[in-house]
Amino acid sequence: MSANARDTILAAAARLIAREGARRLTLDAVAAEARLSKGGLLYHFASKDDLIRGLVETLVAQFDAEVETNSVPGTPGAWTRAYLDATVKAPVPGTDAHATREASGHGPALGSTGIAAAVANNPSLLEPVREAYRRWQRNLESDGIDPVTATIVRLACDGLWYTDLIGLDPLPGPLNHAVISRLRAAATCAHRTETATTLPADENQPR
Amino acid sequence: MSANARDTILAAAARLIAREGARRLTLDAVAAEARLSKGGLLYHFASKDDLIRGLVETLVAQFDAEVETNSVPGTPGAWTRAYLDATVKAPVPGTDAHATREASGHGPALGSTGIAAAVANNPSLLEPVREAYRRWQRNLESDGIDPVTATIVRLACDGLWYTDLIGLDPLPGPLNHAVISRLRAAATCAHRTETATTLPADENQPR
DNA sequence: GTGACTGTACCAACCAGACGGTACACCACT
DNA sequence: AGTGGTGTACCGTCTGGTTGGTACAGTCAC
Repeated sequence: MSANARDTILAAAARLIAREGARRLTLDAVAAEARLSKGGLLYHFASKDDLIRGLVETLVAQFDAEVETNSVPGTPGAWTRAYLDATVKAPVPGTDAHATREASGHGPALGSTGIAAAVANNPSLLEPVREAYRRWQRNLESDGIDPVTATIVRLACDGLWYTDLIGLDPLPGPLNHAVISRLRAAATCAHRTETATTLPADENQPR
Repeated sequence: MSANARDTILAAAARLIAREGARRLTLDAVAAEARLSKGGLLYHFASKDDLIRGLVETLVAQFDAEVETNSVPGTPGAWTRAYLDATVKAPVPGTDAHATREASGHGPALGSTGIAAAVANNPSLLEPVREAYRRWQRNLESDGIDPVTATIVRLACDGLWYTDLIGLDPLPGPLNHAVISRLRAAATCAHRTETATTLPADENQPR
């Protein structure tokens, strides 16, 4: 068992949701997946809602931390680009990024699972997400670049999350790469002083 | 009771999900909302999955119809712009567009409710959505404009759906309008012949 | 036209299983 | 002996789905 039983349980819950859907997130199933009895599980999370709250809050906290890590303040659009990078790097269960995080001891890799669980069980548990988005939107709009461009980058990132959440086919690799490059370029050059800005595309710009 | 009992039931289910969340989508609750007994409900939809399948398929069909209506083929990017318009016009339960559709006899207004129900209950019911997205992505990539731009428009649209699905604050009206105008402009001017395209912004372009 | 029969629409009552949650015993370690 | 952590057993409720009907409109042979 890992140093932190809570993380073990959250990771088990995330795996379960990723594999079998939010419907199958039952206390019994989570306990089994985490190799724990239901009693043991309920010692760490007082209720099912509490467990989902843990998933959601961990997700938000991890995303915030990722943005923080990627952000190099100073240049306009830095926060927006960090937001983009954090989205792209988000560890979707079943991918390399997932396994990497899982193995590196930086907490469980959750992907969209917490969102799915909250939507399925109790939408009011999404309140931390709503609150985080208010904060993120504020940061995007005051990032030194055109707020419309920053918001489009955000929406496109949300689109990537949406794709993960409902299990759509991921974009083909080259297209995905080109899209990210384009968004990144847009968040670099969209000066807020202009009313009408252009979003230059530079598909092969290295990171 | 409306001419079509199935539509009545689907609308009731959508209202229920919008009001109380996908968790509350029980056969008893849907029956009560539709003023019907559970037996009567199960006469029209053989199972709960069948009901959710109805929600999902109706959603996809309505969206397709909306795109079809908005699309004026001929100019490059026409399909992409129609996709954008269909997203923006999608009747979210509880809004004007919702009530309008509901009253106009064009079938129930579903918003994201079918997606939420499928995510919550049985992700495999999302297969029609996945299939639709494959089709939509093909259309976007062969719309006579730069595929990267078209895909970004799609992702931003998905972001708007995501916002609806998890109940985030909608964008402030002016920003929302500016974002849509910008996306629309991008889907108008991004010629596919160029490797690197620009996305001119024209925030006050009338529709 | 009338009685036998059929198909559609709906309903009330019930059931078996799943699920969240509780109670409490147990055990290792300090 | 006490505390953190875990396991077992159980309970009440919820819920999807089944069963066995009712009501009634249509239709078709006679």
